[in-house]
Amino acid sequence: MANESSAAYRRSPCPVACALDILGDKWTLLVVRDLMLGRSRFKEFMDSLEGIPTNILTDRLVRLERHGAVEKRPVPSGVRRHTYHLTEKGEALRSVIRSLVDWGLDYEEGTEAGLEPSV
Amino acid sequence: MANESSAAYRRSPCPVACALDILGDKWTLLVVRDLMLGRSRFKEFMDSLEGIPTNILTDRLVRLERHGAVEKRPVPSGVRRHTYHLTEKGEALRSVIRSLVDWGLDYEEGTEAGLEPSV
DNA sequence: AAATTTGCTTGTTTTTAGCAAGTAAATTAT
DNA sequence: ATAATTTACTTGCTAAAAACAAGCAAATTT
Repeated sequence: MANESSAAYRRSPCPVACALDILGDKWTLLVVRDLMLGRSRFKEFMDSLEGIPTNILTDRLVRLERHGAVEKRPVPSGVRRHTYHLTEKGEALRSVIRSLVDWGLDYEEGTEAGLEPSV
Repeated sequence: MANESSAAYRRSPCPVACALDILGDKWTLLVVRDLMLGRSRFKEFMDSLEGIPTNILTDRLVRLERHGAVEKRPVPSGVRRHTYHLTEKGEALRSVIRSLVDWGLDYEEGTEAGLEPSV
């Protein structure tokens, strides 16, 4: 999967446009949501209800890391596994997620929060 | 351009997932931003710095209308022109846009608010 | 009345998403 | 200890969406 030129491409200096250059798709913010719920392993993201495809998940984790919103930590034992965590920049997205939760709950029927450690 | 089956397709009952089914792409929230800045005509959206393609703009306006976030008003004179406006549901996205503005300003260098009637 | 602008539609190309299968290391079960 | 399973991915293919370009008719401006 090609990246969008790896250098920081930017459509305009608008902070919204810029945020959407990073976050603007169907999956990225769901991965962020999962990270906020304390999930940290590849499999845990996979197991979310929405069923993200593996290659998309890989791509999004790489992109979030590249943009400094996610940190990839190796699991001590020196093995291949790692865990993913939000950086301060990633944590700062909490209010975005919260607004989306509120909007969804208020205007889309049949949605329910049910996200254990409240986002 | 095909629509995603017109019936309310939903990946999961999560309000975030549901919100992203509607808003999760590079352009939709920029159109919402423009509407919040008081822009209401096709040309005005076109003139935004990001340069949205005409067919994408048409599609996003239709989708937002279909989801009840935008209202299309005919201009009195009975002519073909109309203006687009946020409904209450669309207005409720203001906090989402605001969070994105804040995040962009805080973490993406070179972004500037400069959006006249403050979003 | 001619030229330009507005608000689109249509077609084509390019990019991205999504699905399915495969793989090697690590873990668990026997 | 060995086999089966699970985890964490990669690769290849197909389908969908975005992007680009052109065209066009109604409305507005010159």
